[in-house]
Amino acid sequence: MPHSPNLDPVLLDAVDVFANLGPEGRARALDRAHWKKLESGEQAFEQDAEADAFYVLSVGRLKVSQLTPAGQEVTIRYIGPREMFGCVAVCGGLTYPATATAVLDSWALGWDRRSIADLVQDYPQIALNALRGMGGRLTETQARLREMQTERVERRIGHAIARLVAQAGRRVEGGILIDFPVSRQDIAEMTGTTLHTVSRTLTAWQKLGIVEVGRKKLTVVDPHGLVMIAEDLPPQQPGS
Amino acid sequence: MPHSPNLDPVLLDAVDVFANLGPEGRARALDRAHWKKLESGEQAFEQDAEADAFYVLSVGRLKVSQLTPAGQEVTIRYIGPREMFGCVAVCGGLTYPATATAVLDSWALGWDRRSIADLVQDYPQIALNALRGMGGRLTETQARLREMQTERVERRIGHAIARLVAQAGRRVEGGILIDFPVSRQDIAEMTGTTLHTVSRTLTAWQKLGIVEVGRKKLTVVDPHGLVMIAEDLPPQQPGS
DNA sequence: CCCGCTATTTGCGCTGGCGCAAAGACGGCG
DNA sequence: CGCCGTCTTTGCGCCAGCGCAAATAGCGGG
Repeated sequence: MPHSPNLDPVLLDAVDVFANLGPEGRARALDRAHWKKLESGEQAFEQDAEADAFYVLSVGRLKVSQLTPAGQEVTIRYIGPREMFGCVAVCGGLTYPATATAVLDSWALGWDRRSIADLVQDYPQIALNALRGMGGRLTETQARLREMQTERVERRIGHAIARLVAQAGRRVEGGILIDFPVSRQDIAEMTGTTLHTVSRTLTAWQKLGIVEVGRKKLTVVDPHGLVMIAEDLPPQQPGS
Repeated sequence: MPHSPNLDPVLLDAVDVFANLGPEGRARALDRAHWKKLESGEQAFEQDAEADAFYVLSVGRLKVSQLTPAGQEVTIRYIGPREMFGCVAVCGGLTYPATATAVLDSWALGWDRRSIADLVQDYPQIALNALRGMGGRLTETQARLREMQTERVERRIGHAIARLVAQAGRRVEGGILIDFPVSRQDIAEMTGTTLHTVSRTLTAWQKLGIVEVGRKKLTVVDPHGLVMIAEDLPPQQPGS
C-alpha cells in the first residue's frame, strides 16, 4: 500500500492495463505496487539491465530510447500518464531493450516480476489488457518503420511533431504547446536525422507561420498546415 | 476438426502460442481450427480488411507487408512454419494493419475471433503465450527501427540477409541458401532502399565471395564475412 | 528450341541532407 | 548584473544513394 504522491491511486481504474478487473482486482494490484519517484533526467531503468519491474506512469513524462553500439541515441517513444512501460517484464524478456528517462519530474507505480506474475495468475484479464496494449504499440512501431523507409526527412519531422501534439499538446493562446522540454536534438533522435536539419526545417516552418519555436520549446500555431506537410498535399496556396 | 494437409496436427505442441496448455487444451484448440490453403502469391488477408481471424503457419512461407498511400510496398517481416500471424485479431484491433501474402505454397491453421476468444477464456495461458510472442516482435521491430535510423544502406542489407539466413537458411553445398524466392526488389522493401542499390551491393559482395546470387535466389557463402559487414568491423583483411 | 516476360545489371547525373565549423541566443546561477 | 554552459542557427562542401534509362540474362511455356 504505497504512500500516494499527489495523485489519487483510485485513478488506477482509468489505466488500460487494469481495465475490467473490478474494484477488488484494482485494490489487489495497488496493494502490490510501489511508488517510484523520478526527477527529471533520472532513469527508471537502463537498456540491458535485468527486467525486474513493470511500471505505469502516474505523473510526468518519460523518454524511452536505445543507444546504438556506436553511441547514437534513438528515441523509441515518449510515455505519458496512465501509460505502461517496462512491458518486457510481463512479456518474458530478460533484459530491458531500452532505457527510460524522465524528462519531467515524474511518479510511477511499479510492480516487480513476482507481483505481476501473481496478479496475472489471479486476474488473467490483465494479460488480455496488456496484449491489447502491446498490439497497439506494435502497430504504431510498424507505422514508424514504414515512415522511415518511405518518407523524407521533412515529412518525418512533421509526423513526429503531430504525434507529440496528440500525445502531449496543451492548448495555449496562439497555438498548441508541447508540454515538456524538447530540443532539436530530441526531435532528430525521433526522426533519424540531425539536429541541424531539424533546426533548418523548424526555422522554415516558423517563417511560414506553422510553428513557433524557442529553446527546448515548441508551439504548433497551424496544426492544419502541419498536417498538410506531414501527409501529402504539398505547398497549399496561402489564403486558406 | 480439420482435414490434415500433410503435417501431423499433433505438432501443435511445438507452437509457442499453444505452449503449456496440456494435451487436452491443444486438442480443444485444434477442434476449433480450420485449415487454410494458400497458393504462392495468394493473400491470407489484406491490409485494412476486418481482422476476423488469427493464424499459425504450418507449411510454407508468407510475407507481411504494408502499402503506403503512395503505393510503395514495405515488408514488415516474413513468417515461417509454427509462427503466428494476424495477431491483431487477438489484440483487439479491428482491421489488419498489413497484408499477408504467401511466397510459397502454404498451409495455415486459422481461428476466427469467436473461437480465439473462447479458447483464451478457457485457457488464459494462451494470452500469456501470445503476450510473449508480441513482446518479441515489438523488440525486433524496434531494433529494425533503430537500424533504419542509424545505419547506412549496405549495413541494413547485411542485417536483413542475416535475418533471412537465421529464419529461412538451408545448408547446401557451398553455403546457406535462402529457401524461398527473394528478388532484389524484395530485399529493397525490407531495407528501405531501391532494387538498384541492392543489385549493386550484392554484385559487389559476390565479387568478394560473400554471397552467390541468382534470379530470385540467394546463397550466403561466407556468413562470417556478412556479419563483418552488418556489424562494424569494416573491411577485414583477406586471409582469415 | 525459340519467344516473350520478368528480373537483373549498370551507367550517369543530380540532390537531399549530412558533417564540420563557427557564430549567435538564451537562461540560470553566483 | 554579468558570466558560462548549453542550445540553436547558419554557411559551405561533399557524397551516398536515388531516379532514369537502356542493355542483358534467365526461365517457363508453347
